[in-house]
Amino acid sequence: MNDKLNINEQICFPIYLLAKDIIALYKPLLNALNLTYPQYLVMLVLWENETRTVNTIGKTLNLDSGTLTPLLKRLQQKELVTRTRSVTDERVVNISLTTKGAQLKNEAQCIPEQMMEAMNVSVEDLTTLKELVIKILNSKK
Amino acid sequence: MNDKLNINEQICFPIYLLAKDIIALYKPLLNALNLTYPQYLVMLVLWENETRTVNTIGKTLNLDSGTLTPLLKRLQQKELVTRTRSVTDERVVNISLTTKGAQLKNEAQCIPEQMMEAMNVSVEDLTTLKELVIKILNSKK
DNA sequence: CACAATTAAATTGCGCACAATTTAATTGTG
DNA sequence: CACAATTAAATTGTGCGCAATTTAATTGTG
Repeated sequence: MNDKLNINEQICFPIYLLAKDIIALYKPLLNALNLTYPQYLVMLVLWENETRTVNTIGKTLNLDSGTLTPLLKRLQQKELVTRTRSVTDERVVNISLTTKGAQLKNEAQCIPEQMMEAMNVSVEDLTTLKELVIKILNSKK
Repeated sequence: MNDKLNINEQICFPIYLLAKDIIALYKPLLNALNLTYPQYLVMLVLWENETRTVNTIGKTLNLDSGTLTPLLKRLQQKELVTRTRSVTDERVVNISLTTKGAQLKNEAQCIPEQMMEAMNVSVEDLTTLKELVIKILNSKK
């Protein structure tokens, strides 16, 4: 009895472990770019679209201003982005890539491939996993 | 081109999102027990075995003393555990459930079922996901 | 047996992550 | 047009999570 409260019966614990594991695998690759994983996610968003509002970035990455404001200030300190108040709506802050930030994309090109190698998993398993995870993410009401 | 650096092409990002999502789903359930998710994990370990060293808990949950020491102090403040130096080896700290900590298990019994409901996912999908995640976790060298 | 190497926790420091609140600007409604 | 409601960021506070270092105890080796 009480099986369901056994740590090995937990379904969510392995996902929590995997998420941490993945970030740990990213670490040495991202250290080379002087980025953390959440910072890398923000850069991915900006590499797709040079300027975004804090709000848009937050909606894309599921992060609130409490997380993003200090993170973006650190990216600004590294001279990868600029933060400027919108002229048309003073509440909005536009985040834009600097030249340096845009150029960093070149150094990031190899990361997806390196991660695949580091994870040591077949493309099939990873694809299945991704589809299943996205299905579950979307199944929320 | 540059598809691999597109945020929607990322395989790891959905896993990162899912892990956060799961913890968010746990939150209201764990609030009722006045526990955070990592604290809940530690309690799961102790409910299986009333006394464990910091080291053992850390190996089970993949957490180091930098995370566990303050977390365990908070559990101690809530009077759920005691922290005592081992007599046979003064380096070791034994973490034991208090009566209150042991009793909390009763209130936790309903959580796995409630989580299943909250996640709104079929048992089959969850089982497939878990097996795949564990396979990937084990595939590391 | 001395002493280097190892081990276990604790500590320090930094960066998320998020709840709750605050500040300021904009929008909607009577 | 005034003013309540809404929206966008920022701020405050708490709790991980982990790297790096420190402290103290134990073990291994010459």
